[in-house]
Amino acid sequence: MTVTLADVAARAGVSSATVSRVLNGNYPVADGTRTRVLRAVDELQYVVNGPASALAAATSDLVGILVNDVADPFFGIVASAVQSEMGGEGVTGAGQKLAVVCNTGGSPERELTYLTLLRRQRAAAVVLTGSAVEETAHSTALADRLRHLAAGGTRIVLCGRPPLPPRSGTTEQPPAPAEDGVVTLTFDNRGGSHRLTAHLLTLGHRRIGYVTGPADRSTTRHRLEGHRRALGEQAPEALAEAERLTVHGGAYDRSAGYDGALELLRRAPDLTAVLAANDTVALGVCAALRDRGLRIPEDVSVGGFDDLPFAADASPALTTVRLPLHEAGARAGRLALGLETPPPGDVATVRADLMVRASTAPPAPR
Amino acid sequence: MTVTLADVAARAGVSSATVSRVLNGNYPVADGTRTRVLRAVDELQYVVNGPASALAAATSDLVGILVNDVADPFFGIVASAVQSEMGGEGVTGAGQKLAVVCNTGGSPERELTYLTLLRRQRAAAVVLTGSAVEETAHSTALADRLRHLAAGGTRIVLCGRPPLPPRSGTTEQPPAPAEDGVVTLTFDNRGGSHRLTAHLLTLGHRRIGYVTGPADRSTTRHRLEGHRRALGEQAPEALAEAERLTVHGGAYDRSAGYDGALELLRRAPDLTAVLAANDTVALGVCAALRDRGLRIPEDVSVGGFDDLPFAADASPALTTVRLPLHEAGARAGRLALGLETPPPGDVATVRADLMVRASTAPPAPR
DNA sequence: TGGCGCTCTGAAAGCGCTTACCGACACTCA
DNA sequence: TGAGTGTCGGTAAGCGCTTTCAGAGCGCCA
Repeated sequence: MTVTLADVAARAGVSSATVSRVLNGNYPVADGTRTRVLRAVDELQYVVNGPASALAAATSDLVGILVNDVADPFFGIVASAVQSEMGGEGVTGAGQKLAVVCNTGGSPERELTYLTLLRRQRAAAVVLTGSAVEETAHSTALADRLRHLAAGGTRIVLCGRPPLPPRSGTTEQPPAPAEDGVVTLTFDNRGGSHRLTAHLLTLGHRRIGYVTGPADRSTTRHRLEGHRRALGEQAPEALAEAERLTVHGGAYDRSAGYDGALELLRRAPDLTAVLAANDTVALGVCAALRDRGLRIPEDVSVGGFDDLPFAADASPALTTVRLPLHEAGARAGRLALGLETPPPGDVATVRADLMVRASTAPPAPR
Repeated sequence: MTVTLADVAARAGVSSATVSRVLNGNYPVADGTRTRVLRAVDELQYVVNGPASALAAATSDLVGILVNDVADPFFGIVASAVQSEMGGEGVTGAGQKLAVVCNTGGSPERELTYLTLLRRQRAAAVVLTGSAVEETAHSTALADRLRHLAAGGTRIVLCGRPPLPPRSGTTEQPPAPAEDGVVTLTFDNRGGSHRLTAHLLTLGHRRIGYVTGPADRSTTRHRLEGHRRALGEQAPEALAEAERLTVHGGAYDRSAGYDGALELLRRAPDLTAVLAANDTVALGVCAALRDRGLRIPEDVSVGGFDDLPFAADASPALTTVRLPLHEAGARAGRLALGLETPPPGDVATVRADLMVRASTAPPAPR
């Protein structure tokens, strides 16, 4: 029914092995032969049978990208950056990967499910993005699954996630980073957050509210840690209050920011700055402050995180911590394809730079 | 290396045929045997080899979902609804589909590329969402490709798209809907738009601005048609002005709405209502109006389209046309899986209901 | 009790590709 | 000129499943 390799071979007057070699381009083939084969491919409108190819080669063209929330621009940027690296040298030719995004909705179970499904498909690689759930049972289950996948030949790249916890079961293991083929690109959340808070402290702020992301996410914890460390270093007296000035947002969304800011204002009407889990949350914070009649940055400074495209366009333009999402995604894509050599120890930390814009200013004099 | 069917069979003391039958559940197997097999599967942590299975069965577990823009909530809702129908009866068991979303970025070429890639993977089905590009060369190429896929056994569902144009090449064909296995769920864009405009006219509005979506999209045209038809019916005198009061937005985004509204205000400072291509655009329209010091709905009424979640939460709550996205997506998913029988003629129109909320009111008396 | 039908299971033939292995041929170099 | 070397192409053995076909076992009725 459908055209097969053999049909193409017959038409081109060669063996199917030769056709395969032309298509995969990993073996010397005389120019004349190649041309003839390609013409036959074209004339017959041949399209490789992916499953057959995957079965024989023990790996498919699929690359999975796991995201928490497909609607969040953070993931959109990373995912499209990964995809942009997948383009092969033409559609009929082999080597073209199918990058598919799998939306976990932040659910650990769905994450595991997708991983199994991708393993079943013998995916060439999977890129996991976004914050990891901290709950231990899940994270070790996840780590095991990932190592299992890696052992089966699937390349694993963690992008914007903390490195895997050490292998379970072997608790005796020294703190060796376990060369298990899982590559990690982790953002410097602690450092970025530290710099942002330090910036506020330097401006003179002492009462700084913080609306975090979901409490069970690694990212939330890391950003909070950076914040607290900066406080401890530059304003130990403010540290004492930090707990009270921290509100845990239930999600990385606008309304978490809005509600969080209102709650902060209730607890400490005299705060002079608010930091948000990320830019989206920061937007909500700004809205709430404005609704309370506060001006930004004259009355209250606001800081975000991520530097999503809208941060620079917001009014006032948002001071935030820039995460090079596109760059990191592209690198993750190349790593997934094996086009780039993994960093030493298989872990690289991606820098997080402070972007000072209009939403932060010295606190108003009392 | 990895566990195969034969390993499971050996462990359970049966043949691999039996294991396959247990896993696929499409053949009588004695209870005792089934239990033994399932235990073996469990003990060995067996995971089906998807490619092998796909090769033998001539169809894979993959279901593709093509979306214009993964970051647009419209597509997010549809895609997750489709996915929600995919859940099989367990991960190791067969029948669990892998629903993957492919982000075309609205580009016809990428759409075609993804279709080829999905064909290569012998996808079980593909769901295409969102507006179609109207450019003829592409749309017939697309139609051919889709019919090709359908002929190859892949189920095709168009969700929120117009039906395919008639088969190319056979121009002689009578207007028969061509039973080619491509199922379409199309939104009643014309009707919805008609109702919305009629609502404004009934309120007394006569100068109604319109910020459309990208000009080359079917959805844009259909919504505009409904709008014009309502004008023609209830206010022929307003129709004459319609052209001047229409601004073509370059995208379905906020800034298109913002810019569009400013342009409209320039052309007709006395307009009393503005309709937007969709809710996102409407948000931009509202922002622009407010920035010009106009109150909604006292000075200007605003209408959206789609009824995305934020429409009801906006202030003022947005009058809009509700598209049952989740419902349509779920149905598309079932259709893709063959769980639901296609509508007669393979085309169903999904209703679009008017949702009157706070953003529309009678025009201020002169 | 023999024959029939029913339920369950096994043997084996592919599905369409990749790739190890080998042979053919054309050179080059001594 | 014959061995050595390198380039190219064919042969055929799988990859791990699904599924057809046939057969085994068994209860039942006549």
